[in-house]
Amino acid sequence: MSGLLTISEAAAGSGVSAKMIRYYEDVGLFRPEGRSAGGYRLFNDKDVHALRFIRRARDLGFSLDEIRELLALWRDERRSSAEVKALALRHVADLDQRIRELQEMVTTLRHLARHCHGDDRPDCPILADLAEEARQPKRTA
Amino acid sequence: MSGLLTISEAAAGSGVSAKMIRYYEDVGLFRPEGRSAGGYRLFNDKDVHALRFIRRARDLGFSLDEIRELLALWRDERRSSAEVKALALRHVADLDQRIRELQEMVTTLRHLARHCHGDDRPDCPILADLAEEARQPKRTA
DNA sequence: GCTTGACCTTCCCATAGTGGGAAGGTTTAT
DNA sequence: ATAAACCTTCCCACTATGGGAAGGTCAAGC
Repeated sequence: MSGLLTISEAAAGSGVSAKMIRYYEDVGLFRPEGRSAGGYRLFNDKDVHALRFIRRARDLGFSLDEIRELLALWRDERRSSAEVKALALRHVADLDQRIRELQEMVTTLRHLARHCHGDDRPDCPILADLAEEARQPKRTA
Repeated sequence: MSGLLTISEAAAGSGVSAKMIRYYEDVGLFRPEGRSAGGYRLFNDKDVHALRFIRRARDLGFSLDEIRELLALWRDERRSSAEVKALALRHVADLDQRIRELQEMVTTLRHLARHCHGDDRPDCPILADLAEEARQPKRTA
């Protein structure tokens, strides 16, 4: 026992499930220290650190592809902070876009719901909107 | 030709791809009018109308399960608008939750990026945050 | 009526990220 | 040595969508 951890210990120490640790290895995000004679994965502190990094990046909404880039930058002593910043801001732009789309849905739905009686009667502007016959596909002419 | 449409015509008329029309039928969202002698799906106006309904509901972010419920309510003459409204507001709450999560990510990332030089130097608070050693898992004690 | 090209069918694969579970091997403590 | 706890790989599922292959159908022209 030279300070090496099993997968469940690495999971507990990183907040990443054992299932996901194996998956991240599969897709090449990182490679654990080694294996025991019997084939068990063995993790050192650096591995757990990388897993926490991945976990945190996932929490911030980065995709695994983006995390691959972030890890490469992290490991590259000669990176420029400009690269990292650009990556982060690109991601922020994506998030903003997604937020705007969701907000538009919310706005529409709240508007429709506000005009719905919400009682025993069947008439409902929400269904009426969904079923609307005369929805022209954005007339450009 | 008694006003029945082929799948590509139904697709063009509803904004739903032929691929998705088949899938929606598979998962039981709707059932097209019938089939030709040779097995081609044939759609009537009601079918296309239902497809537009589904399309619109997807645009508003409803899952296919939710759409299944919406379609059932739509078809039920004795529905209560209260049910529809509740379904819609539940969905709005989900969207709001998702929006809040995304906004939190954006806030954190913007804050980190603001403090990143974004030049040739490698030092970067974004990576520093991701790599942070001392991230305690929300101390409850 | 036959050919041909456009269209349709079903079936499988892939995506992204996560989890469930089975069958079987390893480790460790008793 | 045995048993319990743990690990391995492999397959399946989810959501919603698209790509593509192999093969059958339809309609138009001749």
